[in-house]
Amino acid sequence: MDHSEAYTRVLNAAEELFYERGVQAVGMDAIRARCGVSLKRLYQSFTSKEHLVVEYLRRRDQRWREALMSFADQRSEPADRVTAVFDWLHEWFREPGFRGCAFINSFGELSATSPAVADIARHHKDELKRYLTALVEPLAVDEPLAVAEQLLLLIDGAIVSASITQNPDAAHGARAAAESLLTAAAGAQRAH
Amino acid sequence: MDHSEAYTRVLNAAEELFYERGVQAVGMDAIRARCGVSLKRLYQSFTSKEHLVVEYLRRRDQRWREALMSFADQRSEPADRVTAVFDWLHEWFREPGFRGCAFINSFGELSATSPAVADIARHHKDELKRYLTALVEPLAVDEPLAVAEQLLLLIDGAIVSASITQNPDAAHGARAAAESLLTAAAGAQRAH
DNA sequence: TAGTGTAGAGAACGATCGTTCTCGATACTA
DNA sequence: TAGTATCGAGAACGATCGTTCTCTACACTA
Repeated sequence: MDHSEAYTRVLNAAEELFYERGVQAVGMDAIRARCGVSLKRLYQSFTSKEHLVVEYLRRRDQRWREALMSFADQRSEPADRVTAVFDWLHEWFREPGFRGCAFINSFGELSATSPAVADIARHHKDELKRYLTALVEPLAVDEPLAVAEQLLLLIDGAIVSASITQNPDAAHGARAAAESLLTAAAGAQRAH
Repeated sequence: MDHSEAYTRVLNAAEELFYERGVQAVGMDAIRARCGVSLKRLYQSFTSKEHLVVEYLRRRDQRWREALMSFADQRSEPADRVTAVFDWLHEWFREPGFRGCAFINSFGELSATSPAVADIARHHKDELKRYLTALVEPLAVDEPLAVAEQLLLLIDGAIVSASITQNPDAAHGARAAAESLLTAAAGAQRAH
């Protein structure tokens, strides 16, 4: 097992455990046990638990947004791409281990203690907003940024609702609301 | 200082600290130092930290919903009461110590470890949904429950967004989106 | 005033955590 | 084969946590 494989295995175990139980509820020894990498090697790859947490969130941010984008970008019709976001959410909510948004959860748990974690959560939501804006722009609505921000509210609300109520159907309500908002925004544009 | 005053002072200190820093980041000794009640008396009122956490969330649930309801119910026009919810959110977001929703935060931090905490978070969101449904019902929309659920998505999304971005204006976008949803829902009703 | 009970301050206890260190085994080099 | 470097297992360390206990001081009763 070379250095880079150890690195990946640690990060995989950390992601599973941190996401499932929360960061502070998981000790470094639990991560070592899950991935079979010794503590010595673990601390050669990650200088501290905080470092590992940061890398966990960074990689998850990348992967999460890429999965969403590659799903939505398959739709050829621009309007379909927005609703596809909520279809993707629904599939995510139905996954067995779904436990809400890693960034919302980590922010609530650690933002007061760790500015690095707070920054990553902000970055994640910012990038998501940027992507939504790009999705909305081709739709000829009046204020794409404002509409994208409203879509983001629906997305975060749906994630929170699905995780607390354990009901994936929050995605349906969010999708219906998004469609209402989009037709309202397109109507406002036409009225000019 | 009698028993009931000690109880209240402990609970006040616990709420301040838990909300500000998160539950696991606050030790019992920090609560004792903040409220000036000895550990012995503290453990006479609350048998364990978990007990204290549960009482903290219970009281906050009561107070939070009462504050919201007494604000919104002042409006005489039913349609105004819904938008008043978002005005109230905006005022809340602007308060100095605002750090998001105590229930979303606690759920993310503790739901995997403490079913009691998870239950309270669910109850809080359920009761809020019930209140929103009651607000929507007089508006002659087609499916009041579905609209209330969409409003709840906007509310939770706004709370998350305001806390992560540290920008209270998320309430404005949510309010605008809520108005769009309500007119769309009223329009659908009229179209029948 | 003597005796009883209660209170608070903080030490103590056992557990757990993040992190480092020790030690024995194993693999590679000359 | 002898010597060197590397590795994993897990003990060790210091800190912190939740919880309980000790001890002293003080208030109240007879």
